[in-house]
Amino acid sequence: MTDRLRHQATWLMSRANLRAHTLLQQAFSAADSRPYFYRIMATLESADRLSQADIGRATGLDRSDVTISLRTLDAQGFIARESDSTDGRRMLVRLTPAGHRELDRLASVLASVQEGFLAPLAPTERETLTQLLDRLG
Amino acid sequence: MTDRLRHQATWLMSRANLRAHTLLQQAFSAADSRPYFYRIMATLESADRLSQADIGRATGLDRSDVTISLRTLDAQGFIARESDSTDGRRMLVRLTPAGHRELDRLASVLASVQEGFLAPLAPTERETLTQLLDRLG
DNA sequence: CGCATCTCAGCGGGACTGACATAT
DNA sequence: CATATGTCAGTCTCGCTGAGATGC
Repeated sequence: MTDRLRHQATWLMSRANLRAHTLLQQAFSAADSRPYFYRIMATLESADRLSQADIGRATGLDRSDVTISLRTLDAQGFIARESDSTDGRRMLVRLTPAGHRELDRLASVLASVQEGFLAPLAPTERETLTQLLDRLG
Repeated sequence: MTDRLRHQATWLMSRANLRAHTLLQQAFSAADSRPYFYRIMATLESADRLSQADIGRATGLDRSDVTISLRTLDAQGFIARESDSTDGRRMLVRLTPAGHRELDRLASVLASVQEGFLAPLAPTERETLTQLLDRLG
């Protein structure tokens, strides 16, 4: 009850979590992108074509935010949309070749940030950490 | 390179991290507070009196955000301010008795949210996770 | 009809920048 | 003088809500 800096003793507000969030924002901002864009494109990579509602469910993003993000990604040429011929409500979204290249670029940026962040841990410790977090997701 | 849902394979964008961030916001919102308030009050608990600049440095908050948060906490009676007689620039901030009670209340809310979040892990696994994260902070 | 999809406007919080007056 | 402090205005992203039009 009387520990110094109480929030550091709680997992949800650990220094590591706060730092991770900030590092993410800065890294994508410096790369002229945003975490939302990466999440969407990484999800699209795993399926040839997805509806916007499916993208939202897979990424955890709100449908309205998917719409806004796709508008920018479309203008940048990273995704393409076409109506679903079997369901007039749906827009089928796919990554363009430029989108695949953009995703590779952002993935390498993210990997280097993560490497710096995890530097204090040995490979086996990183593996342990990853496995524990997987069970919390 | 071709793993499904690439971002799930990266630590910084793990499902657990995304969920933790959302749970935090919702918990404090439901408790009529905000993470900023908790961070500030938990920091104040560890020292009788701190200047606003010191609060910012200890919590990682920007000075301007400390100012805004303290205005609300002051109006709610959770903190009190007085000028530093030895340095006219500084405002010395301290927790009021009501502020201590509010901090206790928020800490219990946070603890229960965290308990639910860490439920999938055994006590020794939680300890391991905490230690690994400490080294990343 | 109910329900799903997409779009749009708007909100509150978090993190940050630049500027300013004041005091050391 | 340069530096530190507190305050204020403004920006951007995130996560979310509510509404509307359209199609199943």
